[in-house]
Amino acid sequence: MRASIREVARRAGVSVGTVSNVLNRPDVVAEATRVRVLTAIEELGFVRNEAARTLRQGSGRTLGVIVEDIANPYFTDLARGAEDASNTGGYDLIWCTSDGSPEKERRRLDFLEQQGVSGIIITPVALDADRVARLRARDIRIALIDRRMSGAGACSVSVDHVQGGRLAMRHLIELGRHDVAFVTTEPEPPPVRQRRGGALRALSQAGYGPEQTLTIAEPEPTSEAGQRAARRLLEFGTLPAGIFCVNDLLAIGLVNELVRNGVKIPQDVAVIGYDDIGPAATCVIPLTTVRQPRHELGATAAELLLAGADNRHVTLTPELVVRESAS
Amino acid sequence: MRASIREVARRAGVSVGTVSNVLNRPDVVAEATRVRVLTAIEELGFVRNEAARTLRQGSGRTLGVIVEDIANPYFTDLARGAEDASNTGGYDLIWCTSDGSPEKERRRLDFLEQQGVSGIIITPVALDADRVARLRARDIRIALIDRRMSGAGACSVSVDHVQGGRLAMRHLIELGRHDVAFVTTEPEPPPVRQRRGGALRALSQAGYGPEQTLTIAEPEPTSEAGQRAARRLLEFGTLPAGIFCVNDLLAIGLVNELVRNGVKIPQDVAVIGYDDIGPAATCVIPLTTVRQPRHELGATAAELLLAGADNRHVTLTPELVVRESAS
DNA sequence: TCCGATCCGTGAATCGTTTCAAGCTCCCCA
DNA sequence: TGGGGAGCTTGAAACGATTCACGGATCGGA
Repeated sequence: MRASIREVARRAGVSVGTVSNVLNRPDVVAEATRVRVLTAIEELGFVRNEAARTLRQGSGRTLGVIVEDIANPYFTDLARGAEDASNTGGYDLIWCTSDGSPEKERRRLDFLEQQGVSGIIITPVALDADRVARLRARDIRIALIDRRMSGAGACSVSVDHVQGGRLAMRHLIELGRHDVAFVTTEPEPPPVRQRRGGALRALSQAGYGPEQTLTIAEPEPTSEAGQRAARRLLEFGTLPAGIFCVNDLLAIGLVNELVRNGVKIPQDVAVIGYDDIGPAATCVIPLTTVRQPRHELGATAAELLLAGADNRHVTLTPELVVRESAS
Repeated sequence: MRASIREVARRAGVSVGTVSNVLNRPDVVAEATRVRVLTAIEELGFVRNEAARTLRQGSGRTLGVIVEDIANPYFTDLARGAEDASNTGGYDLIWCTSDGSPEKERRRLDFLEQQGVSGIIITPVALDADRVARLRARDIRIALIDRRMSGAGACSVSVDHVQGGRLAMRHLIELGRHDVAFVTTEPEPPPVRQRRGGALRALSQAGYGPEQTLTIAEPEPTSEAGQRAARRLLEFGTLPAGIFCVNDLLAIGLVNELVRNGVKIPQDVAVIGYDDIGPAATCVIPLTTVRQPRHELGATAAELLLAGADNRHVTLTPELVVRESAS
């Protein structure tokens, strides 16, 4: 039903090997022959069967990415960066979601392994060194986002979260808002802990002790959780002078709920987020935040995989973006 | 490097055919043999090579979905519905984005065709009957979202947008807000035109002519565009009593910008959106909107594909969700 | 005229799985 | 005792692209 390389060969009056050469190493084929073959391909509407190619070659022209939450623009930007870099390198990218579930993560890894991808970019949930080693043994390269793993052969790309947290907190301190609340998640993944760590360090370097800070933890980093956090803060009676949310979704939900309750931002309380996702700029009170180079994060990961690197680590730098919510 | 069915067979002391049977028709294999084979699989960490399976079978255990904009929650919910239904049916789903570009759409279709998927779910941008026919000739089934195409063999699933538009407008009329502005896109894809058509019909049925309405068109249905639309409305000097945005992202951007300029919603102006994406419930002024059964939309499409249907059409029903922005 | 080099094209072997006709054992029943 | 199922297993032939050792043609130079 679908035309194979054999029919193309017959139509062009050449052997299958020659058709394959036209497809893969056009330079070794004589001009006239090449044209004939290309014409036949065109006429038959021939499309290469990737399954056959992958079977023969051991692995395909494909990378995979597994992100935690497709509803968070942070991850979609990341994946898009990976996709752009893959395409540039002549590869395609398969998107998958783990939804933060170890079980789903495992299933997606199985899927990508079965598909014969040649590399996987992942924001790991429960991935351990054993599984990485197994994948590496099957010649599937791994690039971790925001998580290091030594010795297993994986590459990784992270952002300097300690520095990011410090940038955010310094800004609040400069505004005279050292009486601060943190809105974070529980459990707290390593990158988030680092952000808060950097912020606390900035506080103590400025001479303020951690006893003056308040921490509110929600189970998920979503805007619904931000809303809930705002309500909890309002119940306390007195608001802190500044609030540092460990991501923008939390911050946006929180700001919306505060505004709805008549709180003036940034006059009554300054709010700062983290990520600089698209909506941060268009919400009611444009959000001061720490930009992560998300696109570059994904692109770098893909480039490491395409370059066949092992055990390489790259760190990118975050950047403060000042808007209305803390200024 | 990676264990093949042959090594499993050797280790278990059976033939490759038997291993394949254990994998695909466990019931025909004797208990003892099956256990032996499963043990060998376990010990070797055997993972099925999908490329070989796909090659042999002609098409794989995989469906593909191509959506327009991965940053719009509408599409991610849709894709998730498709994924859930696929998994339930024992299939995996490959996510792709066309970004609304005909060129990218073509490339993604090529990709999925090469991968040997057995069906494709798509919100079409430039897909025409020819391409559908070609895919069908290769035994790849197609399910269109929100677009009908007759005769080419494609299935489709839509929501009754005329009805949705009518629901929205009737609600505004009941609130006494028949002096209305539409915020839409230019060009206007068919589903959007239908929404506006339904709304206009509701207006005229209530005795109000279209000459009383104002239409603002933006190139894209994003929250940035909604912001711009709000600014254009504010420049007019007088606001209409109601605003109907053809999707929630537009509505959210518009509401934010209006609120920032001191406009009271819903007192000064009632705003209604369309889609009921997640953020609609958590934004500053919770949004009255028309809910589309997005998850069901994607799931139904996947189910049609898995059932091997051709030329089938399913229509789902939208639902009014009343929140603060128009009440 | 002959040799070697260069340029192109050939065709069979290969990748790992599924499929299916055929064979092998056992056991039951006539 | 033999015939015939039933129940399991086997082994070889596909699927379609890539690879590579090999061979034929052509050309320049001696």
